[in-house]
Amino acid sequence: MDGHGRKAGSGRRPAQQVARIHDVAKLANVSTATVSRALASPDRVSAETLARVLNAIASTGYVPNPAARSLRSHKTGMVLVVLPDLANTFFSRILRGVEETLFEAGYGMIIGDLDGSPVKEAHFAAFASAGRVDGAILLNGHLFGQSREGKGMPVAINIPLVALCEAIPNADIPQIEIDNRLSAETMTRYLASLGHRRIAYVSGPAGNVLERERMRGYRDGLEAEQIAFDAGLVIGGDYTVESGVAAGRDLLAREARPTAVFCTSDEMAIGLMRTVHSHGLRVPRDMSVAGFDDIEFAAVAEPALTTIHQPRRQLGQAAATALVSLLSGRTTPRSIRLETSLVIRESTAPPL
Amino acid sequence: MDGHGRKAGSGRRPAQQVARIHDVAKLANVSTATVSRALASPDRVSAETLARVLNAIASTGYVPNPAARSLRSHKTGMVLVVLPDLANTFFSRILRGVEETLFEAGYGMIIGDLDGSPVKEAHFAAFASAGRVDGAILLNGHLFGQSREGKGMPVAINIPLVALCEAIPNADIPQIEIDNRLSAETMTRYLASLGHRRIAYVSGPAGNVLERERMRGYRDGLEAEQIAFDAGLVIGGDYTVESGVAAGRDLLAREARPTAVFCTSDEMAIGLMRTVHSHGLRVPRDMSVAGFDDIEFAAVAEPALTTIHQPRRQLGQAAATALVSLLSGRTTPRSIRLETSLVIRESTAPPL
DNA sequence: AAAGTAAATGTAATCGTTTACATGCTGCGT
DNA sequence: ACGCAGCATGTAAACGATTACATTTACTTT
Repeated sequence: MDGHGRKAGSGRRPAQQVARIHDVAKLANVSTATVSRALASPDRVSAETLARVLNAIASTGYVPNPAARSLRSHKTGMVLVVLPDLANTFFSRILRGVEETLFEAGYGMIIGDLDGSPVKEAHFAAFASAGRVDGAILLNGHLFGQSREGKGMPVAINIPLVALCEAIPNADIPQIEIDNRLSAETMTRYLASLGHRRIAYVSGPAGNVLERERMRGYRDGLEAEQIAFDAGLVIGGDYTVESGVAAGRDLLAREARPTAVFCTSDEMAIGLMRTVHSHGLRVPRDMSVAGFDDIEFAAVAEPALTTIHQPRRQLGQAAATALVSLLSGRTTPRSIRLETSLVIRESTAPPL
Repeated sequence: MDGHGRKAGSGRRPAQQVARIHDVAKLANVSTATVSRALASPDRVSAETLARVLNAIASTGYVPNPAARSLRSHKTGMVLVVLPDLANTFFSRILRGVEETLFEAGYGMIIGDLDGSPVKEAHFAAFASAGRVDGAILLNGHLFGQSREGKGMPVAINIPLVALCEAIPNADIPQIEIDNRLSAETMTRYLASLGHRRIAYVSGPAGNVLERERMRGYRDGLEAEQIAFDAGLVIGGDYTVESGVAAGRDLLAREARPTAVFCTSDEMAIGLMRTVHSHGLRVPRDMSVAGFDDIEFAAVAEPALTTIHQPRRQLGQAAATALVSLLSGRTTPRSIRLETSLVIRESTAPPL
């Protein structure tokens, strides 16, 4: 036996007891089942009873116990959002879109920051399959237990999943993303339309889905503009400012410099512009620079950065909406693509 | 009676059953109590039994049901982090520090983005008091139910709370923060030491705790350098880029311009520099500009921004550590202040 | 050798809901 | 009138763990 009674007399609990469904039932002169029904489906109880129950709830200050509810109903009202790097400014807007929509639908948001650690990944996979959340949104480009390249057996997770931003190949779950390929082609052709023929490309990490698509778009663009692809103009990067700085150094050390550089992230573009300036050259006079993402600081960079705008908040909202549909037993399209736009600012101009 | 049995025969459940503690107990030939103990306190069971239980757990793939555990033990393993704006880049690093530490301690992180909405605030207060989390970290500068100014009766929350970044006046909870006043004084005196006598100040939102402290520090600094305080050199801002732009316009329209501007956020400093440049002036030649926070883009701004560095990740870690202490029944200092540092970059120089 | 103590384990109550099934009641069709 | 559908409500069995207390066993201690 547990021993400690719940009545006030025991004096073991700190202060006032929280009301339980039983107290409400007693006060309203109904059974606990009726109280439960009054809350879950008000139209299943008579108007008169409903009023009595609601009154009793108000006067007791009753709040249902989430653990008990969850134990019985197998619902948690929680969603896990897995992302590779919480400190990356690119994600915060997206998260906000996610949070907004989840909030409206009555769900709470749990963040799983991967931080490149397989340990954390395994932890969140276990977390999700232990039933601590009703669904999950994956921003990391692969299923639990799989590598980025889709290698390995994915851990079987029994809850609805949605992929956001980075499509997950071969996964039969809704994918919310932009058309990376088309966007990259658009930017490439825009640079070509200014008159550039030597357009360098600063890539994302090798193997990344986004990178693969953007590279395709870059090549599509070159082809459309009848510019020969030159592997020497492709510089490795990883979307960080530092890799942009490094790419800039690489480029400036060459005898035949490109006249324009397409960086596949704004952070790299900003880093690269920094390097260009510190070598005494000017953007866009001596070199045009374009980015991708349209993060907050793209508009206030010096010069303001020409880039591809991603509707980050809407991406988050769309993913959350898709997941909520799934959780409500409705269906949702297998693939949703949101429109990007080319934002022309000051960092690009015709070559000299 | 509930009706649907759990045995495979019923055929109602999708696929494989999850193992329960009872299954493990049966397989290991012990009682459920022993299994529970083996997990919670391995030293309370004999080595031999422990091995048998662990074996049984491994072969059944047993994972404890969080809802049941939580119902019985009143613990959720979750922490709520309340913050005013998830999209604000200043918070992401802090969140990362929080997440790291919580993760190591075995806690999950739930984000409550306030978004300036009292509805959301009330929701998260209810959320916290409903017992869905074991504790909370407050980045929003006030208790649930209170206004920023400390007006109003705070909602009684029965779980440990920690205040991060924005101290909460009159709240008897651990506060993790920096010395805003001293930091602002340091910056002000640095600018004075370069020879500036007309040092403008771009403020945060009126009523904000941070703002109050920084303003004090600014005045302390002026006084220490024997510069008279001039209310005309104080310009209202709200920490956003836009308000920095506006402050810049205000300043440039004046006949007697300050030679240096201390912006109390990096974002405002970046906005202000933009305005200065677009008026054909140069930073720091025509005007020195300093910021506060040392966000990522401070270092890559053009020119690189002189600012006050806040150890954001450590702030997050410290807050999480304090909360975890509380949750473990240990104590923690009432107030923790982390060191900031003056980071001198390119945006400040002696006046002409 | 009896008594007492400590360690290991078991028994079963309990956490607070939801919900399948039972029950009682009203009103309708025949 | 009778049976039957359908509504409103009640009864009580789950959900799956934790844990107070009981029990058994082995080992000291005097």
